Amino acid sequence: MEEDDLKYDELNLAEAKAIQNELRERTRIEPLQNEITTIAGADISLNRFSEVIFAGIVMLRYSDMQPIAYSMVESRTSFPYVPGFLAFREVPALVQALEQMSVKPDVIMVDGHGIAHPRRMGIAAHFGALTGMATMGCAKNILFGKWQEPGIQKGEFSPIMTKEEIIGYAFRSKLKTNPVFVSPGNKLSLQNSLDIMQRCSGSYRLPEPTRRAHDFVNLFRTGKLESGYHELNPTLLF
DNA sequence: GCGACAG
DNA sequence: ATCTTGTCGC
Repeated sequence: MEEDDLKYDELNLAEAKAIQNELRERTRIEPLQNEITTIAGADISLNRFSEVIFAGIVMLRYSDMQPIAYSMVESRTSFPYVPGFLAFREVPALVQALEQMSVKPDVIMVDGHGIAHPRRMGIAAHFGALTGMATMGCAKNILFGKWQEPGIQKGEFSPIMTKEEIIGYAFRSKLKTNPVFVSPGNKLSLQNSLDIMQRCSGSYRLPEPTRRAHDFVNLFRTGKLESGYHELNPTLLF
């Protein structure tokens, strides 16, 4: 009855790679269709050495970056962290978190890469292919591709390149701090990912959706937030 | 063959 | 990712 959940734990890397190649056919890197009203940050949190994973999606109002809802899920993973295969460890829980949201965000910003990946299938692309949502990735470290240090001013950026194409950008989200790495995942373009990153940059290195998701999911992991879908500040809703 | 390597 | 105090720099 309740056996529709993703199960990646038993896969070996060859099988995982085959799945990435299949899912890549479902991704679309193209200009966003609709206007953005809400954006969400997606992140996970774990206790050291534990297979229990806490996943969270926090939805914010795009106009002022105020959190308006969040979805928290507690699950398990045995798939290890392997660079290039992060999605197989974290995506199942994120899918659960998304499924229980009665209102879906227009765009989801995932903590990790989009197409800036050896097979163009970073966790944001994988999540987008699976759910059909518009997604983009924002990572704190590079995984794949060549890049040059962008200018020191906030908002400056430089491309992440493969031998022949741009797959994302190193973006200076804060003065005198290391850049973050952004790339589209699904249903939005390279330019869209750059514009959205710009709009989501506040006073911290991490963009608001990702930063909020990280904060919320840690509160959840430490027992200060309940699981499930919750809306907040109903009075401030647009 | 060697080094790099999201969270 | 997570465990943690102080500390260096702006």
